[in-house]
Amino acid sequence: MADRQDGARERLIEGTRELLWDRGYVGTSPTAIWRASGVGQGSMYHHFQGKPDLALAAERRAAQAMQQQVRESFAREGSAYERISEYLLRERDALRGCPIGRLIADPEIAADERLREPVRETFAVLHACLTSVIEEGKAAGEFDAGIDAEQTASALSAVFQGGYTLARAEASTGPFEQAIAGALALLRRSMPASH
Amino acid sequence: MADRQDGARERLIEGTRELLWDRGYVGTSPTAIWRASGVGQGSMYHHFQGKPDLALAAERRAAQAMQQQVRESFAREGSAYERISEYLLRERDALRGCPIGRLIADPEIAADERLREPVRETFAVLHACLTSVIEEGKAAGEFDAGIDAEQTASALSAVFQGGYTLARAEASTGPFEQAIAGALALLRRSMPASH
DNA sequence: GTCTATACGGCGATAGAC
DNA sequence: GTCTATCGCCGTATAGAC
Repeated sequence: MADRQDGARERLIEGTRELLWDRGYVGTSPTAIWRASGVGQGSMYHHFQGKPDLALAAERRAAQAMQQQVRESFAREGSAYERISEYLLRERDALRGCPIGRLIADPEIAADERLREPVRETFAVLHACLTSVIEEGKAAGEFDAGIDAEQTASALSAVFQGGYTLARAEASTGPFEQAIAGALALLRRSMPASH
Repeated sequence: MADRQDGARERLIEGTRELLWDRGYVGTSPTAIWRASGVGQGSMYHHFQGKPDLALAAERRAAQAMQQQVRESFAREGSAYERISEYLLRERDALRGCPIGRLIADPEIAADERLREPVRETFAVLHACLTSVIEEGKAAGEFDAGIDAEQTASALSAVFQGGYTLARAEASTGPFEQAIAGALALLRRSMPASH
């Protein structure tokens, strides 16, 4: 990857990432970006062509980060259930929302193939990791053979994203934690008593 | 409620509701509202004080509609599981997102007590309905006594909201349907064989 | 109630100097 | 590479006539 040769470019990506996370694409102005990044306007337009270009770079950065976290959690030691719960219970700022999931609420991101791609890819990675760990669990007799790995993976991903929504609506992390706990409790019911 | 005496006011509320649903609060301009509503600008500012006022009226309208749908589904005949699945499988435009859940992604709505309230209230109603139907199911022996009604209700609400996110990311309703199906499948595993 | 006119700041970008 | 100046348009109203 590109080394830290370029301070301004780097700071712009990080600044954009933070703003997109909190305010979304429509809510983020180029002016806010260079101010938040501590960079001059001219400098910003030297490094990036404009707002979509900035957003794409920031999205790719955020997508990389989340995909790495996902892979880390699922690469750990432990039973299938342990790895799943490790990921779901990982420390998070539930009130801030998901840095990736937040983006797709914006129509300008949803409608643009290029801007949507990092989001799509990240959820695909999460879904693939969940599916394969559930399959492993089934093969090991940890989960009932009757559960559908793909469907269950989708349900778990969704609980996760939806948890953020519920938490923000209550202005409390409680609903997020409760939703995760509920999902894990349901999942445990697909485990034979021996586990 | 107020009758259809006031065409302009009514059309403004509906227009705002549509725009908020698709574009969120930051993405919705007063100009877009009066244009979409087929109303003059002066007329709009006669009926409403400004953007927050318009948004609040539209949010309340949307909240009423969703709460009514929720209550309808859970008031039906049928077992607890049937009523839950009736609601979850109800016809929806998954790619458009939830008209209520969409709002809370916006920082200006999340940060404003008044604008957040209709969202909070609506999810509270959904959660209460789910919780009580699960309790009924437990009492009737339909669900295992071991499941926590509140947690499970949170998990189901979250699957729902998260399903929209996943669907938009893929630009397909598939992930939404798969997540719902996965959640219902897990729920069925908390039902004794007799049901 | 509805209309048109006006205002001021911010958005998103370009130009050209240094 | 970075800076300042400038641009045209839009967002979010307010004012006052009809």
